[in-house]
Amino acid sequence: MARTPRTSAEDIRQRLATRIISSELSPGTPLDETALATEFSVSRTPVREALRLLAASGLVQQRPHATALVAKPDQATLAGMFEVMGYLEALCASLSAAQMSHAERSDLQRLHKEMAQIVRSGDTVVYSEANERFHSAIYDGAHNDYLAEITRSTRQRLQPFRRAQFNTLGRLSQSHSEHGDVVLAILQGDRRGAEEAMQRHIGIVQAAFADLQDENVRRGPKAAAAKLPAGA
Amino acid sequence: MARTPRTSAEDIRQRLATRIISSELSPGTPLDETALATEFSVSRTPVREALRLLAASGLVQQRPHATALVAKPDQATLAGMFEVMGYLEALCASLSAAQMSHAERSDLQRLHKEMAQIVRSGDTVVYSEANERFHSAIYDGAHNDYLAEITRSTRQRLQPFRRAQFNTLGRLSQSHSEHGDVVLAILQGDRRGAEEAMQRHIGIVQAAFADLQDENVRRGPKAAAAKLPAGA
DNA sequence: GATGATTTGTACGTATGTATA
DNA sequence: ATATACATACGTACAAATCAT
Repeated sequence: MARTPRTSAEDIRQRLATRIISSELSPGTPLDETALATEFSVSRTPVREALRLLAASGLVQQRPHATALVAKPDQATLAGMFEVMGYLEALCASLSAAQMSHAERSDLQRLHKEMAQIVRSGDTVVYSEANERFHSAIYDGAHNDYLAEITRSTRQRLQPFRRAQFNTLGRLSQSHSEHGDVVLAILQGDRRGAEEAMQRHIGIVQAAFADLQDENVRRGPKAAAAKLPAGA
Repeated sequence: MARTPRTSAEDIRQRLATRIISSELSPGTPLDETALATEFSVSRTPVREALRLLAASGLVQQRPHATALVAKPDQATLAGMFEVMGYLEALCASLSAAQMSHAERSDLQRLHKEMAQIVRSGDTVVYSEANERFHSAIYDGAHNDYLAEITRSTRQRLQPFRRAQFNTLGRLSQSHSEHGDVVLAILQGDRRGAEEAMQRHIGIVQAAFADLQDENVRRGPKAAAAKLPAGA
């Protein structure tokens, strides 16, 4: 499935990306080239190339002659990125409603039904994984590779800031219910409806995020990017 | 103004990007690391890093152990990118209508009036430059750095395929007239109006592009990405 | 503010893989 | 298909700049 990396630079890029996305490496963590090189048992050269790629995709921040850091966008930047993600996801949903093939529509419907089972089981980890596939199916359904690419990239960059996604059973079933609105509109070919349903679904994230910002203002900016709620 | 590059890798990246965007290097051109290194009087190392960055931003295509090429997206990919650019620009216009400051609105209005003069002069090069500033002002007016970044990036990647932008005086004054609709809506705070006016403006590009695709189907795919018309 | 220790930036050589005859 | 030529991937060494002290 996943194309095996043929260069160690690409291999390292993927491994570091995984660590950042999974928050094993938290925002602001310094990424020492020499240390990473010894850890991965390679020279600094492929590590440097991996860091360059990660910087280009926004997962790490780099300044000339300074140690690279895991990206730590400020609150305003994060808010803007969440807003854009809402628009992009809504656009994908709208285009999916118009352009999905029969097979894609039934696949989406089947996935949605499977997720109902998962909600009943209450397994948040499994739901999270299925949720990624659900959104990914809608990116692909828009039949526009570039749109899918930038939407995925945006989602990936925001991943470290959407950790405690489905911490409560209530949020789990609420998420599934919101998905239902999106699926229905897409199956009916209702572009506007799909767009609005997805925007509402993603909007939950933005709202939760906005709440947290207020909290931080009151409590001081210390625990800022620490444990963001959210849930798309 | 423009931050001076502090590393030769960054310097080379910018120089190569300029050449690609200006079509001095046409899509499909091989980028030999050794040749570039000798040309820029540096070792292959910074050249390699520059190429990696350009690959990440989509301006060049890279495969392991193979020579990098100036990016040459196929027709379907290009069509998708133009479509996304339309949505992004329209979104920027909509947000600008809602959020531009007084200063930004009057700056936009002033720029638009200056462009009327340029149209009368018929100088397509000067108009092209002003046009970039016009669109850039609307990206910034949305007050969302991430949105501005991905919109600019998309526009940049498409630049090599929008060469003969304002080749005719007619297109020049038509473009200015379309800008007028956008400006009016933004000044009035009419989000929907601004969005639609911008979508129409960008739509001209898509239409011209679609026409060319048909042409290529009839004439054979040879001269495909050769001399695209368009004009945003 | 100056200086030393540490880290990044660049050069160059070798190994490995690709592309063409 | 095999082999040869050639470009890229990686390792190592040194230069330059940053940051702590």
